[in-house]
Amino acid sequence: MLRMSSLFLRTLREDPSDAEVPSHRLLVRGGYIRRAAPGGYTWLPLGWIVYRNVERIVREEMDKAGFQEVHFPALLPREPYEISGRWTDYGDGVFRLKDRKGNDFLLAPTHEEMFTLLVKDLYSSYKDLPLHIYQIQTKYRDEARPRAGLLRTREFVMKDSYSFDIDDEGLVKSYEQHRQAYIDTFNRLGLPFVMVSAVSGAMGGSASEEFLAPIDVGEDTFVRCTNCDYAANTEAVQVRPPDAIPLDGLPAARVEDTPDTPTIETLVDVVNERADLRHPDRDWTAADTLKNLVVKLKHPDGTFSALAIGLPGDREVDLKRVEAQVGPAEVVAFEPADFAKNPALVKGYIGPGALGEHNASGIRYLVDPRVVEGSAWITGADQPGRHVINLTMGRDFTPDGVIEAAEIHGGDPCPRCGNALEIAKGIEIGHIFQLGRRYATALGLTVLDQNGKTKVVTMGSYGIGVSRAVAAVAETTLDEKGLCWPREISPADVHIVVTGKPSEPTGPAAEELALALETAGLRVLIDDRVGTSPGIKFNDAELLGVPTIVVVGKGLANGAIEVKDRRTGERTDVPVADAVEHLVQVCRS
RNA sequence: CGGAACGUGGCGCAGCUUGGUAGCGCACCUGCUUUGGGAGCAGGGGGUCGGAGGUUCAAAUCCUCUCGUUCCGACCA
Repeated sequence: MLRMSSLFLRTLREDPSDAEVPSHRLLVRGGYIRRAAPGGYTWLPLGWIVYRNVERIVREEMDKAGFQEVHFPALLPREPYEISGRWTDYGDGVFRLKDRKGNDFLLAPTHEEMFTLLVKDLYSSYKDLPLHIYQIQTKYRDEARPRAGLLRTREFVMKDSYSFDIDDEGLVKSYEQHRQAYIDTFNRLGLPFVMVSAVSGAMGGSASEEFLAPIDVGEDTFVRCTNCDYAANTEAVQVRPPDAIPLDGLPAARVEDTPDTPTIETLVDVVNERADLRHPDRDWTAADTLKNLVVKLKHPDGTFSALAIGLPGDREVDLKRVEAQVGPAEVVAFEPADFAKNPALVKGYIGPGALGEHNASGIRYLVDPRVVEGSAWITGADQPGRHVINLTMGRDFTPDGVIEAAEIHGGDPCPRCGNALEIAKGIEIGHIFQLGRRYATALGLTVLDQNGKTKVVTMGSYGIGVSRAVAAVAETTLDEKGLCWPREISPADVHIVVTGKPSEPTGPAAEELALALETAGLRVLIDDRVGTSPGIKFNDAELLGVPTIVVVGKGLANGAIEVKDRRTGERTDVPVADAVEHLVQVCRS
């Protein structure tokens, strides 16, 4: 039994000044967590109970799916990560340290390498596959900016699992199994979620999906179709290209003087105003222009390369989308000094004429998928003060490839069905990947198949942020009064509030009730503080968020207690004699 | 990593402009009263003013650096 009189917690009347998002504010105010380090939190007794409940649910669902739990160290040597290339690829994101002999170690940001090596260590036959193993482990990432309490920390707990299969069909099946296990887990946690197509980032691999809890404080932006069930992280949206246009009979490209057109808007105004430049049938819009910009890619080994991106002028570049495709390279600004080194680039008037690996600049040129063969554009003529009109893709220029770089707008057509997309924010609570053979190849994980031939194992990796899930559950359930836990996660089933003077019989009656409830198998938190005013107790009960609040007070004179539902606020007077039975029913339903 | 703001008992804040005994509310301790929506009175304990260096007779206050926090951007399973 938890007793407020002796519980190690102190609720705060005011919000801590460093807490912005609601879950962070309320978890601190309710005495669930305390900040201990930049991006590190201490769990207090109530918080630890909640955390363990979440962890238990995750573990039970993994076990139910037939996955086996193992446990690795978090402190690992450099070598496996060196072999996989991630010692470098992870860059500043990983905590590195040296032992007394000067050997490199890291605090694991994730464990693909170690799982791969462990399986290599023990297994060598196709008969041993498929295999699913997982762990619930502390991970370390040196985040540039930890924020939002438990939502982004530098030390956090993740449930990570890995599947090992002999072939691609097996991988797909393993992936589906995990997908279903995740659906079950998040449903049981009471977390609303959206499954979105994602990109793999530093993990490598092909297919991947994220589980996002849709809330505004989330850091991930995703789109979903207002008509069909398409949903994707904005980074992963693949724009459906329009049909190619036959080149025959399209107007010829012509270079024109267009002074004083530093922006897309001024350019569009000029071509619409001048009779000789007007479109025969309609006004030109920004979408008719082709905007070209050059960025530098910083590769993990420290080298740079230039990349030119062409996209319709009504779109901005979404750097996250670019980086999702060029990773692990980072995108950095193309500086004046870089322009100086490449005279083919005329700042403000860069056009496809100079771009591309086989043209004057020699810079790799990738374009938006909307730039299809036969599409005609107003774009830079690679000369100061001049643009070219009707420059036609496939006839006048040929880019080196396609890139999804343009930002996605609400209302854009769904790639699947063409209806409008809407944009929303979410917290990433899970991510599943079909990794494929990247790690197995790098680390030499092979088995013999039916024919005695060596085959590289194919892998999947799957993660749930356990400590983050605590915040996500808090975030999706709280209200203006405080936290509001789902019963299975709550630190208790019932929160008994005792009111009245110490001389009144409410105290002993509440104690008796608490004991009876525990005997009946319920988890009880009793506010047995003496001399604390009722208002404080009521407010604390609402702040702490136990789903059922029982008040033993005034009503006792009439032989009744009050049962309050934390979420709905609904109150019921229940005769003391029926209290246990009633509450057991409430808590078991 | 760029831009901005802020670091003063456990929490929320004032004091800094104009250098001179470190203050308020909540929380905490003692006593009395009070007990259904953040009680009252009286008394009390607790802070090297984030850290380091500098200027000065004297620094919470002025200067420099540094660490941390928050917001915006960048980054990020």
